[in-house]
Amino acid sequence: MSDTPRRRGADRTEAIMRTTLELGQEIGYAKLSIEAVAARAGAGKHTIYRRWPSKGALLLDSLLSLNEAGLDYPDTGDIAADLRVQIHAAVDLLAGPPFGPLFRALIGEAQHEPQVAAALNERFIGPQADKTVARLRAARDQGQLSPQFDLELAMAILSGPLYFQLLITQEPLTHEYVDRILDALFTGIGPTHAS
Amino acid sequence: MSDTPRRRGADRTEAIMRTTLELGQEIGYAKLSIEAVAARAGAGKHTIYRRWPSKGALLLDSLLSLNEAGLDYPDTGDIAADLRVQIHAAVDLLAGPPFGPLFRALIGEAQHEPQVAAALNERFIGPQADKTVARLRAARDQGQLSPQFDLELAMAILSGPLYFQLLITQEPLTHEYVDRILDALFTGIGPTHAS
Amino acid sequence: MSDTPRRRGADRTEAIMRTTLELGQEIGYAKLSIEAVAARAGAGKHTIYRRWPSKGALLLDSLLSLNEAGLDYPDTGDIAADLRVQIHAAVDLLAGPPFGPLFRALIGEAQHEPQVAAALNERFIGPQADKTVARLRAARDQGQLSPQFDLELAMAILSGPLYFQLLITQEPLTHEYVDRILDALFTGIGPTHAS
Amino acid sequence: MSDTPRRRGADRTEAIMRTTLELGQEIGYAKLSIEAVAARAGAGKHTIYRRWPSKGALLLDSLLSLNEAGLDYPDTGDIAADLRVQIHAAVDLLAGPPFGPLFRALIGEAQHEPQVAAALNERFIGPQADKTVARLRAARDQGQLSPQFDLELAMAILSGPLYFQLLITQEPLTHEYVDRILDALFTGIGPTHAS
DNA sequence: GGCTAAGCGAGACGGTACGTCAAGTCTTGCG
DNA sequence: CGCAAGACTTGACGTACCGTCTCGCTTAGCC
Repeated sequence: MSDTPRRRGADRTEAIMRTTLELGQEIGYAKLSIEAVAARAGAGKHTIYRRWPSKGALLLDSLLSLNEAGLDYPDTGDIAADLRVQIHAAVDLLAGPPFGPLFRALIGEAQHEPQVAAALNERFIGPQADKTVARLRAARDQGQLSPQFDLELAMAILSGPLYFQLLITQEPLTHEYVDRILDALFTGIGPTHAS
Repeated sequence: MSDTPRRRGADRTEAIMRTTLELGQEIGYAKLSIEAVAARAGAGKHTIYRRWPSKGALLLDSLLSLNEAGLDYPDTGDIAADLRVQIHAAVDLLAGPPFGPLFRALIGEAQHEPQVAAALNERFIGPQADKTVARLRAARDQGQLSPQFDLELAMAILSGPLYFQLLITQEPLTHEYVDRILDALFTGIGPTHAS
Repeated sequence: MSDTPRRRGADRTEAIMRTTLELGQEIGYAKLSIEAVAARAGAGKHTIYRRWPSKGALLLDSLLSLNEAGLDYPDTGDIAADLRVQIHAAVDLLAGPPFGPLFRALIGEAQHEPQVAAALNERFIGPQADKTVARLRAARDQGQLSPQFDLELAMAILSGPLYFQLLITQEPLTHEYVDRILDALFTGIGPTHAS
Repeated sequence: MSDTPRRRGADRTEAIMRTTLELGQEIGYAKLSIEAVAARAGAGKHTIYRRWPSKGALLLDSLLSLNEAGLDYPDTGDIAADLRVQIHAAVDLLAGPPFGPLFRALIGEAQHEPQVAAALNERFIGPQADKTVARLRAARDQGQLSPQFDLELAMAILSGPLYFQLLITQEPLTHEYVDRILDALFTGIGPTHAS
């Protein structure tokens, strides 16, 4: 019933993550400081440090709070179409604002913070890989994929080119690009054996 | 007449880059400071700022000075074998010390410094891609590759999985892993058409 | 039935003051924090703030609890001897541990906390001055002191040199020093009139 | 020729001390922070820490810069009159703004910073004591003082009561008070021997 | 003897300042 | 005149306490 209630726990956590995303979008992750997040969120610095051990950890949580549901896989029975739909959705998330730029920054951070790298894999990459593998396994059992196809490599082969475009060449990551990659992968590099 | 003569120009440039690599290996790129490089190299900070606009630019130059020759492509006539050899060499460079850790850090830096990203593409990724495409084109003309194979995508498809392993999952990048990826790519994901 | 029963009122007050003295001795008053006292005493910070408005007030109470009886004046009929005895006792208290260092710190605190200064005068300096003046008045009435002797100044003249030694020069405050001061004061600075 | 020249060394030192005195007067020493001095002086914190190891050391230098000449002793041949004049001057300095409040704070600081105490004695108390003793010695040689008078105690006996009033009772330190003290000291406490 | 009100420990919270570090700019004086 | 040396302002770091606050638990005191 107070006019300016001193809120606790989850309230503060949420406000800090929201502010992190706001500031991150406005000034870019590189210039983002915990000091500035605290000031903008009306929080004490200690309140942030109590929750997150590093800027990377804060960003990771903030970012994942944007995608709590995760990316779900459709299963229409046509693996090629389903993969296309799912990867289109992934690309829309990864490449677009606000997720995209901050996600790239987070991967940058993961290069010198092993804990961020581990958490990123465990909480984002891993679950997505699991779903991908599960869907591909079903397709393989139905004969839509080559029986020899190595499911462990699926994530690297399917996602690698996207991350290459996102992180290295930094050219636009479009649906059309995804489609070309998928076509090439389904066909294979070598000449078709049957002729 | 001094015992440590005040050297100029290229001497200073080289000494600073060498020190950057040394310090980068010792304390990690994240903790690398221009201040520390200057102190260790016996150089004034101004001498560094006169040559490089940012830490990323300094690291890029320092790193590329390790691989001035670039990675050359063999051409034995067998594209599958040549690719394998070449990518093994690339992986040996990228994943091993001292290049690996600093290279990963550089890609991290490229996520928030567009100039570093541009220079990285222009001076390292691009040339490698050109060589790869040239070798693949020759192979395609000889019928060793599918005529439909999209050469523009070659670098993303071949390198993407490696960078995914290097940057995202951060698991060891071995020859055996490369071989499995290449096998899968040559075969293609879909079931073989001949049946 | 608890092994560490949650005690109330005076128990807590006493425990907090005892802890204050302990910690003050161990780490020095300057580094003493209410946070640390609370933690060591197993008390909540609020329990301390409920009783004392400031660190100075807490220290004052803690310190005076060491000397609840006060310093009593002997009256043997010989004022010079009685003064000597009494000031020796005062010096033993003021200069020795644990009282001395904390007492000095308290006077330091009194320089920027008027409430501490007032309380210090009211509860420690004042009563001692009253006793001193009363004893001196008796001596004056008995002709042992000059009739012109200004009793109001007695405390300043007798104690001033001691506090000077304690607070300013910070050299040892010994019985021998006190004796020399008393001798000089009884004699006076000027040349003796009788000659 | 620049409009806002970046000044060095002594300029910065002087500006910081001046700001320290200003801020100290405005908000009081207890609330004085190095952060605030730096901000007000337009100086970096490091520039302050480079020069002074602590707040006390900064205040000491700042304060002594107000009284670089020191308090000089007159010598008219009449020691009682000269002492009176000199102590009046000392009291005017010690008790009045801006010196007084900051000087009290400095003595407070000296209670838990031995280095401040040492510097205070060496640079302020000591020189004043030396002058006092020299003047008193001359007077003693001329027969104006008791030959037995212990010159080593002079400073404590003469100044002690003033510091007692300044630091402990914190009542006004007036010329009239000084005069009463001096009268009492010259006379001595005991009854006059001539009777 | 059960109920309520207060005291209490614990510690989260918004703040302020600490003392350190490095960034990037500048000045000085050597060679 | 390029350089090393390093002083300078700026800004962020991560830590320590401040004094206020909320949270449940315990304990007294009053019905």
